[in-house]
Amino acid sequence: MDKTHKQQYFSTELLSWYLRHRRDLPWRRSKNPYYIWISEVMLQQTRVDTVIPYFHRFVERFPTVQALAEAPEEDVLKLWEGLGYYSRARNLQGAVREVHERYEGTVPNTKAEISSLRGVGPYTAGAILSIAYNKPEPAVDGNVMRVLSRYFLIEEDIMKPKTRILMEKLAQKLIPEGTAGDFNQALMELGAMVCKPRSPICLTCPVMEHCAAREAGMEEELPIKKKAKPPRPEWRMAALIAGSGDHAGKVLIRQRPQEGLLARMWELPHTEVPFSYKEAQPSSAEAVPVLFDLLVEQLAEETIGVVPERWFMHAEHTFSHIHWDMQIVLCSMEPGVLPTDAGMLLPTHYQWVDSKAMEAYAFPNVFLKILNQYFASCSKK
DNA sequence: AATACGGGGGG
DNA sequence: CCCCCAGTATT
Repeated sequence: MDKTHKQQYFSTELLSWYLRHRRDLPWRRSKNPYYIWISEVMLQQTRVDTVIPYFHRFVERFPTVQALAEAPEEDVLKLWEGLGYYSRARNLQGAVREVHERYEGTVPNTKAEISSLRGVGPYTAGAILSIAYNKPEPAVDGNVMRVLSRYFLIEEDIMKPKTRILMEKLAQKLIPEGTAGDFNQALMELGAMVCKPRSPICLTCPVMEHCAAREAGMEEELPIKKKAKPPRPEWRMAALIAGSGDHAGKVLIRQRPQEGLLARMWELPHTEVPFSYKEAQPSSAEAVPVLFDLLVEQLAEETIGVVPERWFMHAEHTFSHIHWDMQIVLCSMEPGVLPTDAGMLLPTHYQWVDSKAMEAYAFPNVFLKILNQYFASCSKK
């Protein structure tokens, strides 16, 4: 079987399979480029099942380019809460504002224009152009690289940028005339439903017959992928500062810096514990006044005077590149140092919130869990 | 080319 | 516990 025939067989059979087996996903019910765009950004590094509820809420709240362009950034971040990679949300809104102003609200349909938008890389550009506009552009993600590396037995490391370029050239050649949107989705659908990372279901695969990896018995070994570095550990000490007087029943939260990890999200005030405190990192921080002092000093630098009362809980959280091991300590405000009413002298990036008021602030999941547990423990008593 | 950037699901 | 996932921007 010659090369061209093998490619033609692949494209034809795969497309035919997709048209019979495609899942009914929310963003597949419309060709609105704006909705396709939102779904593709949400789907970056994120599973379909995770995205679905977020997608529904997002398009309901921001049904048009104009609606998203005119929304406050905090609202956008709040709807993205828990989805991760929050720069996606800020980049998306920034790019949508550009589309609103420069393109009169119409998502551009050329590769150059769409690729210039913030947060739109090679994959997302190809996905929008092919799915929304049916342009013959490749949309190569992890699924596509897995499928192609197996079917064509490609042993290049898919972590290398060079390999993605190679895959894009191949994927482009495979697109049958006039079917770019369906074909690209077919590739991803096969990767998600059949040609899975582990235990691919080859017996139901529409192109099993000519799959090179299958013929070589290598379907479980491909794609070749260099291992990622393990996340570096960090110890942290967080304060649950309970309000009194006017702020009774509330806790003090803090907004993170404009840039960097979890940018502009809200959190519990906390500080990193240097590894030199090695002996002082027990599962319970009860007997470690030196750690309390560290927290008190750190917050004092931000004009927040606190008195540690008692250990509350332990929390761990893993990002792609950092592992947080965090102790949470119940504190009260130090009387006389700061006014506890009217927010006087409270830095603007600090706020008092109760369970209800939290709805106006976006938190990363790790703090959401701690805060929910805290308010639950309060209401029980 | 390497690193920063979240979070959850599944074997 | 480890691996994986509908990636992009920065350095």
